[in-house]
Amino acid sequence: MENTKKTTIHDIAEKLNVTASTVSRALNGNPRISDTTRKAVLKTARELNYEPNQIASALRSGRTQLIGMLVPTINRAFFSSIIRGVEEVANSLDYRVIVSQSNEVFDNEENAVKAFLNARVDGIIASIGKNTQQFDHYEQVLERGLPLVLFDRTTPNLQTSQVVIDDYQGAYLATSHLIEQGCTRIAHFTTERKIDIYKERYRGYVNALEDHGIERDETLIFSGNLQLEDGRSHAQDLLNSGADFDAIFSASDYAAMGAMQVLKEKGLKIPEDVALVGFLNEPFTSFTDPPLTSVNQFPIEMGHTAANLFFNALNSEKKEIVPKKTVLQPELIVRASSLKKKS
Amino acid sequence: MENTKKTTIHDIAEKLNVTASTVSRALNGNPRISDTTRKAVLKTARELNYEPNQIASALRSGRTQLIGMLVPTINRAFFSSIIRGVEEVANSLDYRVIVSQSNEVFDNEENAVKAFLNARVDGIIASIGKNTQQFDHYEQVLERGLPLVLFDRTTPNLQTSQVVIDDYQGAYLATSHLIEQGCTRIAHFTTERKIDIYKERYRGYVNALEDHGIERDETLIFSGNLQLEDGRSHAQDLLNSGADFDAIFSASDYAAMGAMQVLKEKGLKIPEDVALVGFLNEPFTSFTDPPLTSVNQFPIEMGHTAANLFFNALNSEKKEIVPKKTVLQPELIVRASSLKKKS
DNA sequence: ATTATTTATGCAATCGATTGCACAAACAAA
DNA sequence: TTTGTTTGTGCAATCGATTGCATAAATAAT
Repeated sequence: MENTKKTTIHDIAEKLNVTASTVSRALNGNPRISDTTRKAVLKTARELNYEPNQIASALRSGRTQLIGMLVPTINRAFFSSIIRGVEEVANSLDYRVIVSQSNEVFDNEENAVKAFLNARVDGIIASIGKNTQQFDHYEQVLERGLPLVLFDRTTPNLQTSQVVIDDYQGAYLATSHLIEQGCTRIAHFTTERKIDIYKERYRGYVNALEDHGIERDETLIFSGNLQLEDGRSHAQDLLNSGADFDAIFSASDYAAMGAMQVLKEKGLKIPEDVALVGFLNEPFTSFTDPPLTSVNQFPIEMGHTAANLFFNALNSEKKEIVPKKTVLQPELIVRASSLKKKS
Repeated sequence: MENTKKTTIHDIAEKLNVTASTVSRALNGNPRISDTTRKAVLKTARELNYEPNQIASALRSGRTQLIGMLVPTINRAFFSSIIRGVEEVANSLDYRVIVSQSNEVFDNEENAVKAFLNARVDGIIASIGKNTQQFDHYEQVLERGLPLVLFDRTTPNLQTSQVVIDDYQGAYLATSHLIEQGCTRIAHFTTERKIDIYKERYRGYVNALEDHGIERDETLIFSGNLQLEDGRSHAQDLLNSGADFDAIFSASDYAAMGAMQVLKEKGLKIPEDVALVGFLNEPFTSFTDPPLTSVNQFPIEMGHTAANLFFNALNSEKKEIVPKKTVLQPELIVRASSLKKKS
């Protein structure tokens, strides 16, 4: 402990001949403290370079001003932007954000939540792992009366606030846009995964077709992991099958990108021969050639919303935690990859 | 407090008719505790579902197991990957990472560091803001005897460990590669900013030219903010100037991308007419057409290294904190944008 | 058998701030 | 003047775990 001895409320108290209680109250704006005393305390605190020890405060008050934030992968634009959004709101309210990543591994997810609880966070904001089927660790959070907000990857199994974007609407917009551009044979890349968001995108695709009187063709629907390679192989399969198609709506930008590569390699023109739309508005979409039309999910705003829901829950009477589900509206970002009609 | 009452070491102690001290020691593997007692404690702890209260522990021991991590921008691939790297090491050692972003604003940086100190983090890993000229807030960290590790954006003004990549070497590799591809009139996009990393890249560029007997031409050097738009306008200027050039080495991928757009718009072929190399290996570089050659800085590994330096400092005798500077070697990722010679 | 040493545990203070309850002083009401 | 309120502080317990020092019991050394 060769650190310069930190000043505590006791030092301030001693100097002013009052007790630590008084100092504590003065610093916290308790109305029972006289103006004179309050000012003296604040002045002395400044003079002594006092900095509150949040750990001591946390132990006694039970509030750490920490939010545990769990994401599958920190270094993916979508998630890092959400973290950014949460951090912005949290910081402005003097809360700090602890981040952990699950890497889609259930054990990691469970451990992270436990670690958060041990660190005595005031609550958790999380996106559920792809393979998570069991939610005991989250139940524990709720049982302790802590706010829990789920974003993007949510589950109906937990009675808690969540924020998602309207994947159905995003897919509907994307598909409708392609139809408006004159496409009628629209392929779709999706995944088998049992995650709602992909089901919703699929539903939006199908409904848009139906609403425009276009029959769904199962041979145009491909299921995989939605990575670049999947997009490439789906495109290959499409071409090999000899199927008639004039557009692809991919539930992921990466798969769309894979398709773009293959199509270009085969000498096909985008969007003239095949129009392309992706999903997520990854940063790279504006840099492809042609730039890729995609669906923006406003991740930073999603982070803001998640944080707001969190603080709502935190400040509400514990008795009546009314789980609130917020659905954000996505936006179709139209770029050259889907613009057949030059307007 | 309707939360299920958490079990404490006192509950365990009571049940076993020992004291809390014994329980604490047993849980912490203190050798002065008998095997019998230790086992009984561990068993009871499990039965009662005991979870240590890290806040209480932190208050007493002075160790919070928290690392404060400060980055300019969370949602940029380079930084989020570094966060990821740090998080991986930290988590494996049972430490948690609190992230804050400065957005390159000095006040934010200062406040974040103060907030970290108030939260009593065990140390800080940070990248300095572009405009930061004053380092008092970091000095405070060192004065308190806390480990401070700087990464990427560092400063010689602080006596502390740092990890950077060899920007000089990266630029040297990039420029040499262009020369090997037969380029002799290589433009360079850089910035006026007083940050070492860009100076180093500039130096690498110049030295590579010299070493290959190519004279530097000031009319081929452009300075700006290295964003997409800067790249575009530099490229425009290059073309308008009528200067003779057959390659561009940009100190940033974004500016390189801007140049690629403009060059393609003007009907120039890449790499045949102009070869292009960027810097940072942004995720989008593999998706451009042609894919952009760039310099990989291994951000995740940089995160690992930063974390390792951090724990070294944390575990070393406070007396002898030997600041250590680690220089990582970058790698040139050769893609089509610079491959004139098809090998 | 006596003393010295080791082993295992307890005692009580401590980390620094918060907070319910008590209470003196000052002021208002009767 | 007496009683009732309000105002401003103090007292002391508390949050839960850690740790230096003391000590009883068990074992080893003489």
